Amino acid sequence: MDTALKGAMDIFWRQGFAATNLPDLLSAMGLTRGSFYKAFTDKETAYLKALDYYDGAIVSSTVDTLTTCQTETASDCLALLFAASKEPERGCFICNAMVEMAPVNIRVATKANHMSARLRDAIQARIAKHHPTLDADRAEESADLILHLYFGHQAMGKSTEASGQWRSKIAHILNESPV
Amino acid sequence: MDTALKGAMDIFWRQGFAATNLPDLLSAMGLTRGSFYKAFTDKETAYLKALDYYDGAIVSSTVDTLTTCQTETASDCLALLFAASKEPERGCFICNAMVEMAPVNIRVATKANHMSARLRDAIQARIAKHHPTLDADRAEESADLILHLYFGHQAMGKSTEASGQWRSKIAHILNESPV
DNA sequence: CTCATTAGGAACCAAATGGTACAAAACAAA
DNA sequence: TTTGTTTTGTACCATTTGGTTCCTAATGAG
Repeated sequence: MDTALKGAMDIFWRQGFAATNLPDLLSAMGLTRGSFYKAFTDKETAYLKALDYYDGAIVSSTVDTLTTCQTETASDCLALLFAASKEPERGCFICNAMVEMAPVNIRVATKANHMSARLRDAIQARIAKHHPTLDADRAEESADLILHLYFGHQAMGKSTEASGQWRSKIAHILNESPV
Repeated sequence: MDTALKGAMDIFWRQGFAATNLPDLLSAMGLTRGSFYKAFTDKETAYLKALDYYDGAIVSSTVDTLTTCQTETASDCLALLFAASKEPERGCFICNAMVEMAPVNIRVATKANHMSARLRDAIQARIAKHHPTLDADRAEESADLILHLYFGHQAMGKSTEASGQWRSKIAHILNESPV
């Protein structure tokens, strides 16, 4: 069941909802039609479950990294969000879902917003940790800015090779001294 | 022909490629199958032409605004990129195309990159105009940053109501004094 | 007007779509 | 082993898909 969900996440993440047909989905999940429809009702439900799986696996792991990483500055840590991915053309599932599905499926929008908020909170906490004198509003503003940058980065990374130098850019936004 | 292209742009912009079926597309373009296939070969070609139309209409108009607007600071002008749209759920066609199509269609990727570059150039030129002493590398870096923010903004705007205060955020990035 | 060319529209097509029905098989309880 | 229940695989279904054909209606040149 868990491996089936992981398979669903993988293929929806790569191909999106509309471009993934049932045969694709079934083989990615390792299920046949009978057991798929018994367990997941329909394609849309499987997509929503795949988003939940992404939340529990990928988002949680990212939040964990942002929370626990040992770096000298906030920007050193936050730059990890922009580190080269081994499969940049799949981008970020949250971003993909926001673009393709959120406008026409409120449940997708809700989940995407929830995951976005988790990322923003983790970013903000990391900023606050290194800048304890900064007031919360400013930290939240900066976190929101970096979150927007992150999604822009993920979107553009699907079309072109990613540009670098993110650490110093983030440092500048946070008024940290660039090395 | 022009109005047909505009119709194609509108529906692909709103719905994306895969989620737009032929009946949808034909009625948006005001054509029947016969004349559609005569003029556009197939759905993919129509999509590519719709991207070109977007380039000539929307991107050009945006570039024009960035080039000619009369503002005191660069951030005042660039904040226009983030102004509330009357249909935020359709986002930006470039961003939509990058996310949905670019990884699986190199011609879409090329067009998206070309339009992105036009926007980036216009942003950079606007920055340079207000900061003549800034060296070109720094101006390009800032322009790239703002372009990433723009796409992130467009992606997130499809899922949730846009957050405001962009002028001051851009001002901060450009080291312009926030009012 | 005549004729050639083009554009438009509707019927049609094979293939693919998401989803269901149902029988066989695996499993658990007794 | 027998029974009842759940899971799995497959054949099937109506509908929709993108695309083609072909006939008719305009259109324009002479």
